[in-house]
Amino acid sequence: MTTAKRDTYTPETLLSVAVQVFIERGYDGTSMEHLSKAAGISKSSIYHHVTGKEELLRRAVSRALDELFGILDEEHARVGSAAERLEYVVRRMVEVLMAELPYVTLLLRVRGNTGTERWALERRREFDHRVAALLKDAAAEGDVRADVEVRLATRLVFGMINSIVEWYRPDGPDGRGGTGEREVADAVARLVFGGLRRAT
Amino acid sequence: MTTAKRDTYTPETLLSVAVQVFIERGYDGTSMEHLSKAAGISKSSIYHHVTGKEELLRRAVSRALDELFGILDEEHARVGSAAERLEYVVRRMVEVLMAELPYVTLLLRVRGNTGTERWALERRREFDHRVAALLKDAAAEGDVRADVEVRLATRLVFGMINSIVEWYRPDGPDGRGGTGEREVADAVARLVFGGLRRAT
DNA sequence: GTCTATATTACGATAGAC
DNA sequence: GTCTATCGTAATATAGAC
Repeated sequence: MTTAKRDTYTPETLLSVAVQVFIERGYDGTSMEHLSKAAGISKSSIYHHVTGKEELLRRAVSRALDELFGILDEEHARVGSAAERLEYVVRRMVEVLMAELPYVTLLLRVRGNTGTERWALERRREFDHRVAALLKDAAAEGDVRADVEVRLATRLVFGMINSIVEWYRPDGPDGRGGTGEREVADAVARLVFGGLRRAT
Repeated sequence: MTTAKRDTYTPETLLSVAVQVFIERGYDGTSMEHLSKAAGISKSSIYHHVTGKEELLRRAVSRALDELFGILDEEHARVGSAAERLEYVVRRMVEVLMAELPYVTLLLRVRGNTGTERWALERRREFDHRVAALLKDAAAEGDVRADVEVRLATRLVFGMINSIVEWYRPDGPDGRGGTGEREVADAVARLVFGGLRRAT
């Protein structure tokens, strides 16, 4: 059970509370009653800030998607060899995932019952395709093994990266940062590109 | 929308219909009304076979857990070097996941709102620890890279394997098998142990 | 084994006072 | 901006006929 937060709410601050509850109980498993208890205000007060449950979901997944697509616009994702750009994007995905953990978590759990959810799924697919294109180029340039299909490899790599939301929890309330952030990014990069086997 | 199935139901056959709907709409997003429509019988008829929604979930995740734990009892998972046993377990996990796709999918999406869900999460953790121990032994025997923490590596490898449920769909209704089954298992084994980088 | 009908509770959302 | 009270709907589950 998430506890209250006090002070007056804005759609933004309310969102951070709602997202936590969505993650704990699942979006469908969360009622407006749950949200009101967690926020410490009544149900009707929530409707003063947002039009309903779905708007909270839309705001959350939009934020995650904006951050992810932003990666592809960064300089290091646009210049250099495809393999270098791919490694940069993989590392940045891990960073964004950890920095925007609750929002990305919610994005990755969306199933498709409502219009907002279907829209989110479509944008996710678009992002996946952009990264798959990068991996395809890296394969064409000979920097990636040819015995695993590009589409399949992309899916598996995404699977590894995205699974971080299942267990990563940032450090306590000591301000910024978080212990394993760099460690996790390094581990993912090592496993994705070098695998488990001991370097020879 | 899943369609009906006809003929008289048993708890077992009803389960296969229910699990499909749970996967499409999410467990919390599925009502008894949804289930009755998909099964082609009334709500009350469902209660004749099972005590309620949660029993269907329990039966589904039990099946998945039994199959997964069964892997650890197989001979190849108990004899040989830790690295060999680990590779065998990884391959078998992929196979079980694809063979029992709907049940494992449901297991991996469980969140923890009900007693059944919390029980399933606990058993999953137990299985994870068993595999982590295998990886730890492989590291001790020097067959696995030492620059990524065992616990972290286990989580990431599980993430890659488990993510298969997000996209894998077996072949059409041409009886047994399914095209990519072997291909997927090979790809996972290659990426997990060798990584993306081109073999030198 | 399956149905229709219904009890009971919980849900999302609104009305209107302060 | 927040509240209490409440509307209409949809949820889980049961009763009892066939």
